Amino acid sequence: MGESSRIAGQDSLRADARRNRRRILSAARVVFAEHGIDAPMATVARRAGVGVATLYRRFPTRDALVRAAFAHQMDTCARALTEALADPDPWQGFQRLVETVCELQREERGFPAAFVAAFPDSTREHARLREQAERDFMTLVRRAQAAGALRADFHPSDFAVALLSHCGLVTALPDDRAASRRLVAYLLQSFRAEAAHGALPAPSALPLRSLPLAADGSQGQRPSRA
Amino acid sequence: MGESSRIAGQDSLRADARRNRRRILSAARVVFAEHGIDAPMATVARRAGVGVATLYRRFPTRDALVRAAFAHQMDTCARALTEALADPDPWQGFQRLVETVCELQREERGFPAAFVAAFPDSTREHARLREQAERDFMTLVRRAQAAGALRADFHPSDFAVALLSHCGLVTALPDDRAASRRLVAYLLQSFRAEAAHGALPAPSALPLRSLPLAADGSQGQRPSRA
DNA sequence: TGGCAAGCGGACGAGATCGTCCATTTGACC
DNA sequence: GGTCAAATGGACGATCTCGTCCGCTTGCCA
Repeated sequence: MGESSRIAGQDSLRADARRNRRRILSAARVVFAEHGIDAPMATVARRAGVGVATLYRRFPTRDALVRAAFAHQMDTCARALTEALADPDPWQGFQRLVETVCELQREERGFPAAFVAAFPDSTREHARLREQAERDFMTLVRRAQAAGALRADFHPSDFAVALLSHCGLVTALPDDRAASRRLVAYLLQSFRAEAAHGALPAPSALPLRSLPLAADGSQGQRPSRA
Repeated sequence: MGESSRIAGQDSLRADARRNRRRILSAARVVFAEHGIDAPMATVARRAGVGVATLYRRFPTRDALVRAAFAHQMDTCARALTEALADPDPWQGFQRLVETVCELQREERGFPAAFVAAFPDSTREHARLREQAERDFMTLVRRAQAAGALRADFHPSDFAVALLSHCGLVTALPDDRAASRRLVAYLLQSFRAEAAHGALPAPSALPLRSLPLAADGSQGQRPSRA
């Protein structure tokens, strides 16, 4: 990504350290899925077969661990937006975008909690990516509306409303895939132009920035001994 | 309610104890709203101006406190169902029911967390009430469908899906009333018969029993020294 | 193969929360 | 006013989690 200023990526780690790092991430996904995102760090360490110190050295904060553990999922979300924009049928693209993100929330235990967790925008570069993602999404919405498929009174924040409410549902019912699919189907139907009957209440002012729709590339690494 | 077997309701408390009990409940609502349902018990006690021992004597577990603190809201939910059933227009009743419960979730901070919290069905009487509530709701659904207002493929579990997803939304965005109203509007539109376009995925098998739609009357009281 | 810096893990002190115990206070009733 | 059980509140020990410190180990490179 042309970001050569980052110091000491995981490539420069010693072989055993790199192995442990992968173990930790794998363990974190399992533990976070099982006990929630607030599970004790020591549990993750034990599961990974490493000491707590090793865990803390690699991921100084819980946030860093969570980000790194679900980085792949976050990237999938970001990629889904790019793919949606590339779809010649904008409604198809929109629909696939919603379905992809929701499927990820549904299938990847622990990811929903990470999805709603507030991560500070660490880098200016990342903030830029988020703004770009927001613009991309607005373009997608405008196209789908112009095509007469997405209802005219759909507001970009409705996307956040859909994802956050779905997130809440799968958090409450982690095993109920039918419920999740059902909600997604209802929401997508209600977003279609022909579903518009009467006026909706005013849209939310919620910015989309908080959603993980931009690849962030942060891996929880940090130079040793600042 | 013809339930004379319960021992020592709050009426038999000494005057100071009754006063403290009210203070605790009031403090609990404030603290739970502010810091979530997992706020330290000591915080509630301090806010109420009582010692922790007093709090624990009245409400031996956190669940008991939560139940009692939001008993009024739970009852409002239960009453909403009764009123919905009494409405001559079943769709109107259904719509009002959804809106009432969601408004409660939206406006009463801390209630959403209590809404999804799992409380054991302590009494057989209460289990009976829940089953009755479930039957009532199914009657409402059937009537609204027969009237041609509610879509034929609406499944009772979709009600739980709606409430739980809305609950998740207001938990994620406690201050964003517009988002909450927007979701409710979308969901209600998609439940209308004329919104049905194409088949929905299979409904969830989730029982409605877990939702607080039956008045439970439990007040967190218990006879001292079993 | 030997040196050494990177890496490791367990112990540990700090801080938070839980739920109980008990000496003291206070309201209700005579 | 006097009696006494109900009620009170703060102290306390137990438990849990955090994040760091430090002596030992090990992979890497010459």
